[in-house]
Amino acid sequence: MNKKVRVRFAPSPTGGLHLGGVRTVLYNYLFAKKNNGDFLVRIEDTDQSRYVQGAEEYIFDTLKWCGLSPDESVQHGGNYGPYRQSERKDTYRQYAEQLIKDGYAYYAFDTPAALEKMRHDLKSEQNPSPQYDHTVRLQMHNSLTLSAEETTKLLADGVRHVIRIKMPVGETVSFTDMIRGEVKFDTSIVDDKVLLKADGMPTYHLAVVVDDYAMQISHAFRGEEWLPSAPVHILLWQYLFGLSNMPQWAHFPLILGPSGKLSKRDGAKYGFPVFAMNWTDPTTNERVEGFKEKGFLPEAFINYLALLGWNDGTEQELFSKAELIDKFSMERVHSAGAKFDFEKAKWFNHEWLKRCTVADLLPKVKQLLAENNILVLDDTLLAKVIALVKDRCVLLTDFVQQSSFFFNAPESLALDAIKPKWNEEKHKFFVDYIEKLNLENWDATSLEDAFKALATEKNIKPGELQLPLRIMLVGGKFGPPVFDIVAMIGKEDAAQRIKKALLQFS
RNA sequence: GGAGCGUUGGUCAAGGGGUUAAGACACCUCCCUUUCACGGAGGAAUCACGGGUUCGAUUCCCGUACGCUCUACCA
Repeated sequence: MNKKVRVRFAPSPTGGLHLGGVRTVLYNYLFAKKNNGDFLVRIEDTDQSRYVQGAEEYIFDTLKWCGLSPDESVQHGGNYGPYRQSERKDTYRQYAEQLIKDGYAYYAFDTPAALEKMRHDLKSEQNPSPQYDHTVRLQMHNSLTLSAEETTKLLADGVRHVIRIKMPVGETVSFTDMIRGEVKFDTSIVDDKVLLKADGMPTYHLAVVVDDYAMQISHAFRGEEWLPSAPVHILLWQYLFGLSNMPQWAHFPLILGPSGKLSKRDGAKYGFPVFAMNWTDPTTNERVEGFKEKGFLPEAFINYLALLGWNDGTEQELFSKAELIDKFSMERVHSAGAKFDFEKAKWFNHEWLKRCTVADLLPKVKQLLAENNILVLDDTLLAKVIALVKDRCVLLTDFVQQSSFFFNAPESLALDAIKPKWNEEKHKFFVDYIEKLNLENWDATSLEDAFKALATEKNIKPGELQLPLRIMLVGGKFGPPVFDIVAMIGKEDAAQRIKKALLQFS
């Protein structure tokens, strides 16, 4: 039985893709590629009430940005469609009926009110959330307690009903998780999960199993939050398709926020993104910032996410996608959750920015500047600026602050930093310095020499003049060495900025 | 409440019966830099607790504590 490796990612179109989701995709993708297998994406849209317009497209956009596009999906085609669960609706019912026929499931006609009553009546301190399980199913309104005739009649009358799995009592279900080893459950403690809803749609439990079978999935990977419902899925495999056809499982650890599980809210709360890309919920208009827009390189984003729960056992931290594919192994994925650290994420971005050549960066920075209303006409100049400024940028967006003043004079100057120590001598110095700008050799060193010579002549420490010069040219206390800036922006521009600044002192 | 999963510095983590318990981020100090960074050199800081097993446990076993997830006609 040498099945081809086929793994799937199954997002539900209910919102943006957050960190945990992207990492799940990433590990699925890496595993598939490592084993020359297929990576497919299917959409879990069986809960139409929660379907959000645009979410599906957003998911594919995110995958594309991350460089994790699937081999098969609604967007990419493939031979295992449909790739939307809602389009397979009829199949699920057949399997559910089959389970009933075989004695593994039953019809349940309980109204929502009846369910609520049951939960209310049974609720106690010892049992805060009563389940629909073997202890109560014989008191409920279902095909186990009704006669065959009654059941048939209700069905014929079109009474709303669901199909529930009949969990066996006192059996042990176990399976081998690729990350956690053998995991066991006592079937008595798991409830009779709904498999087919009253609207005819399957729940996730039925759908994963049927879909994974239909799509010939060889390895089923998902987040740790699914572990408790794994016994339902194992049993379904056993009843429907046989354990020998069941994929291998792995449950990934959770990604935690600063306090507990990472949630959508944490982004706004702690000032870092939790989604890969900007996401605006069309129903609430709530906007969540993405790593992309924050200025992350996809390579860095992927790299950090991969390391959050996995490493190759060496000291290496920087991995390209190709290296990740090469080195990845499911056995080295941790079983414990990891806390997301934005500072470390930024460090990865910085490292990847350093790995970029000026040519790599040029189009990105050019576009970024354009978005900030800075038009760059001269690519050669921009290339020089990028080379000069590159090391001090951690995020792509840092290039805006670090390089905009090369193209446009600063709009406001941080004068507070120099005003207290300002005096008439310094003012005169700069008036004269403008004249000294007529140099034969227009380069940073000559500029600096001329500057220092004049300072000495006027008996002022050059150090006390450099910060004012910087602020006149740049607007604030940042940027590359000040004479590099003068050299770059040219005589006219430099003179003009100094004059303009001098005006603000009088 | 129950079930499952987990627990090496503040964070990510390597290691796996005998080690000075790697490395990275963050933090602190110094150097470089008369801006802010980058970079360089150092520093502080860790095996949750209690029992076993053993000549020896951070490592293996059992408990306890704590954390997380699930406990929906959501995925």
